[in-house]
Amino acid sequence: MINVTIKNGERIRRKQDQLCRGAMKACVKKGFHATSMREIADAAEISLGSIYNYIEKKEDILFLLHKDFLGRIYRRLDESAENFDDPTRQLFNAIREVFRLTSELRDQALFIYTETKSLSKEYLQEILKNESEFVSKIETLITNGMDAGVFKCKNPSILANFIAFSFAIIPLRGWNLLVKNTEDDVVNEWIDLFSLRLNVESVSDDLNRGPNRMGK
Amino acid sequence: MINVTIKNGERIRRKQDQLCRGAMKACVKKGFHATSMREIADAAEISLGSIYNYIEKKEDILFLLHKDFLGRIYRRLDESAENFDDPTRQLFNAIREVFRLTSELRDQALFIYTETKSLSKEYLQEILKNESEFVSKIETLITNGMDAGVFKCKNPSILANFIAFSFAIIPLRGWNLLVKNTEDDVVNEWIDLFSLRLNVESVSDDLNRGPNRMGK
Amino acid sequence: MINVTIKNGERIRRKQDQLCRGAMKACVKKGFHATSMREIADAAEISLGSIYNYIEKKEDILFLLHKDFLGRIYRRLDESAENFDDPTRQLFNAIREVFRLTSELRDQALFIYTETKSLSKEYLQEILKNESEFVSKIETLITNGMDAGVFKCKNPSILANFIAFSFAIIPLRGWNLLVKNTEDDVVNEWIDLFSLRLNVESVSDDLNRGPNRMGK
Amino acid sequence: MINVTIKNGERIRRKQDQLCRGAMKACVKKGFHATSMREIADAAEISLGSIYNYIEKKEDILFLLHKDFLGRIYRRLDESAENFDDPTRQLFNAIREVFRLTSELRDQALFIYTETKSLSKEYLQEILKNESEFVSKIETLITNGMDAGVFKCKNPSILANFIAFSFAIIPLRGWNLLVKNTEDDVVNEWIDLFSLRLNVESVSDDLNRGPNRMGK
DNA sequence: AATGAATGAGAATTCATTCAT
DNA sequence: CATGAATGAATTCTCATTCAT
Repeated sequence: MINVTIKNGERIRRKQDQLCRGAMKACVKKGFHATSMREIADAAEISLGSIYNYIEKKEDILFLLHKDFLGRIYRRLDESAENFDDPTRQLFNAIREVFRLTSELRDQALFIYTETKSLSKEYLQEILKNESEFVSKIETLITNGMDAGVFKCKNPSILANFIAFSFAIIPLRGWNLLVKNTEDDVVNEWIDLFSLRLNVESVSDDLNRGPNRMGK
Repeated sequence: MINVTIKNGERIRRKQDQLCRGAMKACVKKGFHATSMREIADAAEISLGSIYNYIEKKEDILFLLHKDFLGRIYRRLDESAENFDDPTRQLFNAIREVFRLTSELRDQALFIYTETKSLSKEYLQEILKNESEFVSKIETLITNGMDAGVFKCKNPSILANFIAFSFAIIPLRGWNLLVKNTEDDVVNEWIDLFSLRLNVESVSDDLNRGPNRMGK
Repeated sequence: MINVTIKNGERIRRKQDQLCRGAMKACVKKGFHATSMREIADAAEISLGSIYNYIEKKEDILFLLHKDFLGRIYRRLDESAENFDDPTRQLFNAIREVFRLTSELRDQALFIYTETKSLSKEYLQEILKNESEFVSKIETLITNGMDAGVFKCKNPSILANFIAFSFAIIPLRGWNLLVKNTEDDVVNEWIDLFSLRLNVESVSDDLNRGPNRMGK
Repeated sequence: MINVTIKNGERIRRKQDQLCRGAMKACVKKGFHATSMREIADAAEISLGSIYNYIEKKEDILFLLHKDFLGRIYRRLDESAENFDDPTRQLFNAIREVFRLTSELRDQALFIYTETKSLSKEYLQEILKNESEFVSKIETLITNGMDAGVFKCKNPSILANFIAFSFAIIPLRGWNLLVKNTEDDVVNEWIDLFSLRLNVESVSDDLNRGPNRMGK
C-alpha cells in the first residue's frame, strides 16, 4: 500500500505502530496540519529521517491513523456482537460497547472525524469503504433481528447509519452534553431512541442497562 | 472582538461580509489551513493587503465564517419556529427547515463542523456559546410542548442535543446515506425517531410531511 | 512562460535580470545543483522569499541563465555580421567576435555548456531550439558566401555546427590550451582551419587578423 | 588515492569495477548529483553499506567513473595507433577510432564531459593530468608525421587540442548534427579539416574512408 | 484606505554517511 | 565483510504578515 524502503515487513508494522501512537498523541492536540513532522517524530521517538523509511509522505500518517482507529472501533463492534445470540442483546450491547469506546477515545475520535476530509482522494476512498462496511455490519445486526421477528424497521440502512453516526456525539458534542449528563445517560437515551424505533416491546432494564458482557 | 484599524463600522461589516463569502468559497474546497490568504483575497476580490484592514490575522476569518454560518442556521430556526403556534408543528417544522438548510449548505456545513477545532481557545469559547444557545432554543421548543402537555420527555437537554447533532448527518455522512436515500427520507426518519421519543401520539402525516411554510 | 505572482511586467524583467546576474555569480563557482537558493538570494541581493515572486522553482533560474547567456552570444553574432558586406569578412569577423565573447565569459560559458543537461525536457527543448537557430545563422553566413562564389563547401550544415562548437573550446579546454597559447592564437587557428575548408584563396592577414570592427 | 578499509587489493579493484558499471548506468540518466547512493547501490548490486568499504565518499565514484572512462578512450587511441606505421594512416585511423568510441559511448561521454566540473580540486587535477597526457599523445602522432616530412604544422599543440576536443562533438552536439548527418559524415568532415591543415597532399579516399583496421 | 511586493520563519522531504547486527 | 536501518543537516518552497507607495 504505502511504498517504503524497508524490506522487513514485521519491522514495518512495528514501527508504523510506534509512529501511529506518537502521531496520534501529537496530532490530537493541534490537528494534523498544525503538527509538524518534527513534533510527530519527537512524540513517536523516531528520528525525523527514519520516519521516511516507513512512510512516503506526511499524509500517509493520517491514513495510518485512520486505519488504526477505525480498526479498533470495528473490532470492538465484532467482538461485542459475538457475546450474544439474542438479536436484541446483540445489537444494543454492541452499540453500548462501541459507544463506550468512542467516549473513551474521545479526543482521538474527534481528531479522526474532523480530519477525514484532509485525506487525498485515493486514501479517502479506502477509508470510506471501511466505514461503509462498518455501517453494513450494523445493518446486518438489524436485519438479523427483523428476520428473527424481534425488530420492525422500514429502512434498516438509514437506521444503521444513524447508529453509526450516533457514536460521534460524545466526541463532537461532549463539551455540551457532558456538562449536565454522564456518558451513560447519553448512550441510554440513544438506545431508548433506537429501540423504540425498532418496535422492541421492552428492552428490559436489566438487559438494556445491565452489566456488560453477561455472557450467553 | 476583532481589533481593526478602520473606524467606519458599517464599512467594516460590509467588507467582512464580502470577505466571508469569498473565503467560504475558497476554503470549502481545500480546508482552512490549505487555503492561502492570497487565494482568499482573490476569491473575495479584496487586495491581499487590504484584508488586514478588516481583520488582524488569518484565524479571524475562520471565526467570521463560523459566526456567519451559525448565524444563518440560527436565524432559520427562529424564523421557522415563528410560523406555528402548535408546539408539535413548531418543533418538527423547525427541525425540517434547519435540516434542509444544512443539507443545502452541505459543503459549508462540513467545512464548519470539521474546522471548529482549528479555532483558538478564545474564539472557540464564543462559538461554543453560540451553539449552546442554539441547543437551548431547541430545548425550549421541547419544554414548551411538555408544558402544553403534548410532549413527554425525561431529559429535554439530551434530546435537544440529539436534535442539534442530527442536523450534521447529511454533511458528515451524506456520502453514504444519499446513495440509497433522499434527504427527505433521512429527515423523516429523524422526525419519526424524535416524535416517538416525545410520545407524540400521532404526528399526522399531513403535518409531519406536509408542505413547508404552511403559515399559521 | 514562467508563471509568477507579480503583475508588473517591467518589474519582472528588471528583477529577473538582477536574479540572473546574482545567480550566475553564485552558480559559476559550484555548479547549479550545489548552489543553494539561499546563496543565490544572497548573491542577487533579493530576499529568499522574494525570489519566488519572480520564478516558480529553482530550475526556472537555470532556464533564465541559459536564455540570458545565449541571448548575449546570439546578439554578438548578429551585430558582428552586420559590420561587413563581404561574406568572407562577415563570417570570419563574426567568428572572431563570438569567440572573444565566449572567451571573455569563459566561466559563464563553461557553466552553461555543462549545465544544459540539467534542464527539464520542456526547457531543454526551448534552449536547443535557440541553439539550432544560432547554428542556422552561421550556416546562412556560409551559404551567402557560397552564393557569392567565394566559399566552396560540400556540407555547410556540418561546418556551421563545427564553428558553433568551436566557440566552446576556450571554456572547455582553456585550462590546457591557454598554458602555451593565447586566445588569439587559438581563434586564428580555428579561422585558418575553417577558411582552408571553405577554399578561401587568401584570407589576407590584414583582414583575418586585422583590428576588430573596421566598419564597412 | 582513495582511502579504503579493505586490504585485499584485487577485491577492491573488482568491486570498484562493479560499482563503476552500476554507477554509470544510474548516473547517465539523471546526472551525478541527482543520483542517490541508494540508486547507485541498486544499479551496482552492492549493498548501500558495503559501498563504503570500497570508497570513502560519493565523489570518489565520480572520480572512478572519470578514470574508467578516460582509460577506455586512451586505450583505444593507443591500440589504434599501433595498427599502422605510416604517420598519416596512424593519425587519422586513430582519430576515426576514438571518434567512433565516443560516439558509441555518447551518453557516457556526455556525462563525463559535463560532470568533470563537479570534481573537487584534488581529483580534478588528476583527471586533467590524464587528459593532458592524452593530448600529448595526439601531439606526438602529429610531430612524428612532421619529422617524417608528411605533415606541415605551425602549432602541433593547438592542433592536438583541437583533435581531442573534436571527439566531444557527437556527445555534445549530436542532438543537432545527427538530424541531417551520420556519424561517419561528421568524422570525415573533421578528418578532411585536419588533413587540410596538416598539408597532407592527398589523404586518399581508400585510406581516409577505407575499412577499419586494415592491418599494417 | 488600497495595493501588491518583500520578508524570513518554518514546513516537508531527501540523502550521504554511519553503525549495530 | 555485508547488510540495511538510523540519523539529522541541509534543501527547496510556502505563506502569513508587514510596509512602502
